[in-house]
Amino acid sequence: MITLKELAKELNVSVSTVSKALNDSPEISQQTIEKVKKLASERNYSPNKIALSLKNNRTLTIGVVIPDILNRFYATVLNGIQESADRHGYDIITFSTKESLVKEMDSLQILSRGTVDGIIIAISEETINKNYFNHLKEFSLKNIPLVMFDRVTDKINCDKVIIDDFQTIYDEVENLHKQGRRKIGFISTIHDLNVGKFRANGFRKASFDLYGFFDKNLILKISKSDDKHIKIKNFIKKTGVDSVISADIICGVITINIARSLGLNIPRQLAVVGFGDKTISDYSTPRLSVIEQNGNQIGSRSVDLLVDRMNSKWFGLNKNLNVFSTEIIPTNSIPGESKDNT
Amino acid sequence: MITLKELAKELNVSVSTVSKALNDSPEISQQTIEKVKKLASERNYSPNKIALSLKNNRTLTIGVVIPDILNRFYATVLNGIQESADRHGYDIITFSTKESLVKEMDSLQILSRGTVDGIIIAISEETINKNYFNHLKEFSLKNIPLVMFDRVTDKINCDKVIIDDFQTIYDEVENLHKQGRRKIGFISTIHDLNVGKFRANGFRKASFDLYGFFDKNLILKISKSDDKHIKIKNFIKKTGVDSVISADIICGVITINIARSLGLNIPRQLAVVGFGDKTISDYSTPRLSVIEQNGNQIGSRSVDLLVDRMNSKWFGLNKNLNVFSTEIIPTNSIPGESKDNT
DNA sequence: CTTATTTTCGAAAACGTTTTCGAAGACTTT
DNA sequence: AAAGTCTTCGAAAACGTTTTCGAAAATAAG
Repeated sequence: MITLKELAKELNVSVSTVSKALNDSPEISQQTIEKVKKLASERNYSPNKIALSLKNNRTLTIGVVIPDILNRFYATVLNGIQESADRHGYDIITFSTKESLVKEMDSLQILSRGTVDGIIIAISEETINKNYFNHLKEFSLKNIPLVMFDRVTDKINCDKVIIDDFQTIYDEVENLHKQGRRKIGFISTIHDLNVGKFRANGFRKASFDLYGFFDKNLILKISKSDDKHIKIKNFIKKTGVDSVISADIICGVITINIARSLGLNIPRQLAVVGFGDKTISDYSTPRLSVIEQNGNQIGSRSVDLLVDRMNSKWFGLNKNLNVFSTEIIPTNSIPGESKDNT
Repeated sequence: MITLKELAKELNVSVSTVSKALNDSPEISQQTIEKVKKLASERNYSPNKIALSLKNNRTLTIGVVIPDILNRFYATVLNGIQESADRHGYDIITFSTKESLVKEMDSLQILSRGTVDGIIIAISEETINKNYFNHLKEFSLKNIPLVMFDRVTDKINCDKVIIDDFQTIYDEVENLHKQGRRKIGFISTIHDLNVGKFRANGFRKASFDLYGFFDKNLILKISKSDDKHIKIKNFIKKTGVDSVISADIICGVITINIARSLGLNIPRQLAVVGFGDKTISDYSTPRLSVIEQNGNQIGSRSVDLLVDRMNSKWFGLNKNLNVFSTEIIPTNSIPGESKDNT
């Protein structure tokens, strides 16, 4: 790494002169400016980011903490974060907590050591289950801007970006009903999490509003240890559903495959809708119809909110720093071939 | 952020005393050490990482540049990198180039500004196609350790981590042959890339060695713009293959689905093997048999090599800095139900 | 009680920047 | 020619650490 000092020495001028010349300061004569710039570009000089960070108390870096980078939804959000951060001139440093509270605390501890200007986080499953948020509260105290997405909690006051899980499922039930479906099933794999509960509630409420009652047998809960194939097969056979909404996309695809091996015509005898990422729909024949979460947009908006917050912190803009917003990103219905398209 | 200076002021001692006390220096009396540590833990002090980086000329951060974070293989590698970096006490800062040369150059430019101690990279498709590597050569010059994985090139001298694409496919063809398959097809989606070519070559060579000739109709090339479903359907019907090796996993799953809709029994009438990530195999019924690339291990070994290299740079260990190693990570055969398990 | 040794701490430099302020030299203006 | 104004640059401080070295104070040895 070539430094200002080395350039200065070679040119027989002071470090400050070099710095000013490179920044086109009017204090420096045009002649020396050119001389300095010439050597700088020859030597491929670019300012040391660490030194700048220290000086400015700004790192131009965002910390990102997600539960699992192998989960396609979070990978998509991360992708959106990357793109938006890039546009705003920020780098990102990422942590994947593997759904562990301890890893989450460790990651935040590292991030609180001055390496980032702000943090975007979706909290881990364990964190939610243990209802422990002290490690997050410290950030509010330390005045480091924080944005939560997807997995959020009321216990922390900060900007949030979520989707309306309840309403989305509610709407989809209504939609299937309009298409003539009368026995709608719901497959849940993340019933421990808030988002899972919201989705299930949307399903319950919609069933109740449409039919006046709710048959709890129409909800299939699948745990991590379960054999999805077997449980889904039994579910279809036992309940005789004419349509299924899957709270995650994998089970949606599996449902299609199993239904077909049971000799059911899709979508005529069984309509299937999955919740998640559209690219996965390619994996099934016919292609799965999906409700897309728009992970990219969630990530991108999170960055926007964070940058806003950081800017008002640094440049003391208009904003009231104690008022936080919760942004709801709409879901998209991506037509496939596993349900009627209306 | 609480600093040494603030602690010092509050305790009426010098900054150096505080620093030494926190580091258990023998220069400081036990009494003051305790006093300092007490206040430090009360105030939740932890040293500013940026300041340390500047002082030590070490950031304890690794830069990672991958072609596409939405590609599950690279996400898996990234996951392995995360885990290993964590073990070694390094943070990571990630860039996703979207297969673009310009983005790759930008990313490396940022990373060359002193933010990282070393870099792990899989070069983009465009970079390979344009055969342009100057931006990478600069790193060798600047003496920043570099490790390439998966997408590598002879043009750059550095440590590399790859899988043996040629041999893996060769072995699989041989294996299918042993199981009695006589018309083995190959589906390629990334024929522009080296890895894709190696795989196709493995297929060709094996066919030739086994049958004495090679029927090029048995290779199906699919481009991004193609409709995979249609091309695969035609391929199966026209060639009458009794087994298929797919160079990527998506087409493997699709092949299963299509074959079944054509009334073929899997694996009796058609065996299918996919190259890629095992978790995807869940998406098909029967489950796809896969050759796994072990992305996690690739990532983890890349970090190991990089850390080695950095250590010998910093601490001047034994190593000859001009000798680079290329490590080959073995592939795993993950049994599914789409071919005979032997 | 003096001298030598140990214990305990602080001042200063360094990492690479930017910025403030002062100073020297070159011009203008009377 | 004296005084004032610009132009052009350098010294020093600051960001938060760690570390070297020197100094003072406390203890030990004579």
